[in-house]
Amino acid sequence: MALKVYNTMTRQKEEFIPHEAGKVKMYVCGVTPYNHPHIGNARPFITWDVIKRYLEHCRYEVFHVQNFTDVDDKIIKAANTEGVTWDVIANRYIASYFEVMDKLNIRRADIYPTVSDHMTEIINIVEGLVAKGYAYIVDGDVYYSVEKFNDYGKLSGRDIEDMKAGARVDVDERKHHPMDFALWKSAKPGEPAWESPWGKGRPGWHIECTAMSLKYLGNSFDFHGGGSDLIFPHHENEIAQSEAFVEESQPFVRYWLHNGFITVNEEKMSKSLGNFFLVKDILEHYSPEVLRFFVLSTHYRSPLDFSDERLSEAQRSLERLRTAVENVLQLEKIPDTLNENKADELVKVAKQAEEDFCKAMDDDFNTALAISVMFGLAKEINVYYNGVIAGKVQHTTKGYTALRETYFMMANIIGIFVQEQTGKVDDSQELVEQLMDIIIEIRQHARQNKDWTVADKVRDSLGAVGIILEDSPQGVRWKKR
RNA sequence: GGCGGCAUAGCCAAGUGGUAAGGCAGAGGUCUGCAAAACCUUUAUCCCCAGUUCAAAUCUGGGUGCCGCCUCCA
Repeated sequence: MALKVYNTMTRQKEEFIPHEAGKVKMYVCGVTPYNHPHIGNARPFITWDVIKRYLEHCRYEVFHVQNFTDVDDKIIKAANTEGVTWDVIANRYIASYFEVMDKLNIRRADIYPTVSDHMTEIINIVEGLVAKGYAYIVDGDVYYSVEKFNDYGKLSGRDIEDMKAGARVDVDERKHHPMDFALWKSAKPGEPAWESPWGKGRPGWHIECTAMSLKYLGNSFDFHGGGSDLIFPHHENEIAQSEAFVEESQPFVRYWLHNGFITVNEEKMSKSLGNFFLVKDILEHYSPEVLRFFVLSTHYRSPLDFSDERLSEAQRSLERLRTAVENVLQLEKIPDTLNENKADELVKVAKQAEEDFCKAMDDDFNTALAISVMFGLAKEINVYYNGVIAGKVQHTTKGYTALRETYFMMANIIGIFVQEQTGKVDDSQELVEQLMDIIIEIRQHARQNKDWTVADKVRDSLGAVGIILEDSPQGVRWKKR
C-alpha cells in the first residue's frame, strides 16, 4: 500500500514519490514571533509532527526545515509599542514557541532558519530576479512582476486578469500590476534596516521562505506545508519567486499540503479577529496530550471547531485509550503459560491492527481513522486483560508483547502516552505516588474490616480533589481526572 | 464578483459505487461491599430535488445552507 497525499497544486490525492529515494525533505511555514502561539498556530505543527513521525516509521530519512519570520511589520509594531528593539520581541516569542511546542510533544525540526540570518541569501535572490527581468526597482523598493511569470496563479487557481478587476487593495500606482508584490522594502524611519544594492531596507514577506527553502532543501523538494490561508498569496508568490529564480523544469515543491483552520463558533480563529486562545492558557486546564489528541481526532484538512466541550470530550476519549495502556503494562507481570495458539491469535490481531493503522495513515495521513484503529486495539487489549485476570484466558508473553508493541507504535506516531512508556516521573510526581500508596494502604485496611464509611469517605474526598480510585481484584488503581 | 471547501445519529467524526467505522453522551446488562473502570447489548438510510447505474452517503445536474481565500493571518 502506497502513501497517498492530497496535493493542493493538483487538488487530488497523489501517490507520494520522493525526489530522492528513501529521503523526504520538507519545509513547514513557521510563525511570525510577535505573540505567544495560539491553538490555530499549533495545528499545523502537531499535524506535521505526526506526518514526520509516520514517514520515519515508514523508514524515510526526513529532513525538516521550519522558519521563523523574525523581520516583519507586526514585530516592529510590537517593539515600538513596548519601546524595545525588534529582536527582543522576536526572541521572546521564539522562546515561547519552543516552550509550548515542546510541551505538546512536537519534536524539533532539523533547522530553524530566521530572516535576519539570511539577508545575504535573500538579497542574492532579489538581485537574480531583477537581473532575469522578473523584478523591477522603484524608489528603493523592489517588486516582483507577476505578469512576467507565466504560471502565476497555478497553486491557488487564480487568473491575473480577474485579480486585477477584483483587487480590493489600494492600488499603488508605481506597481506595473496591482498584484505585484514587494521583494524588498526601502527603510522607513524607526524601522530596522539592512544594507542592500537598492539602499537600506528589509525583505518583503514571501522572499524569506524562498531563500531559506532553496538554501537548505535544494531547488526541488518534497513537502511544503502550512495553513490553508497561506495558499494565496504567500505560497503562490513563493512559487513565482523560486521557479523564476531557479529556472528549471522541475517544480519548486513536489507536494503542497495545507491544513484546515481551527474555528471558534464556526468562525476562523485568528489573531486579527481576536477570537483566539493561547496554547499556554489552554494548558492550564487541559493536558498537552489532550490538546494534541483533540487536534488529531479530525483529519488535518477539515475545519476543527474548538470549544471547552470538545476538549473535555477528547479528554474522556483519551482516558479510554490510557486504560488500555495501563492494562497492557499490568499483563507484563503475569506468568507465561506458553500457549502457542493464543500467542498466534494475538499476534494476528496485532498485525491486522498495524495494517489497518498504516492503511489509514497512508491515505493522506488520516489520523481520525488511525485513532479509531487504536480504539479497536484497545478493546482487544482490554478483553484479553479481563480474560487473563479472570483466569479464563491463557496468558502468553509472545502474544501480549505483540499487542503492547503495536499499541505503543501507534501511540508513538500519534505522539501520546510518552510517560506511560518510559515510566519517568519527576520528583513531585514521585512524592504524590508515595502519598497515594500510603492512603490506599490505609483505606484497604478499612475495606478489609468492612468499614465502608471510612473507605467511601476516603474515595469521595480524593474525588473532590480530582483523584479517582478504582478498586479491582488486582488491587487499587488511581488516576487524576 | 472570482476561486476553493463543507453538509453523515443528541454531539464529534471516518467512509469516492455494493448496501453506514470509531469516540462522547444516553438506555439495559455482567462484574463490584457500593462505586469506578472494563466488557456485552442498544441508538442513522447519510441537507433537498432530479438523473446515471443491477446497485449511490459515495458519480452527474440543479437547489438550499454554512465556511474559507481573494488584505496581515497557521
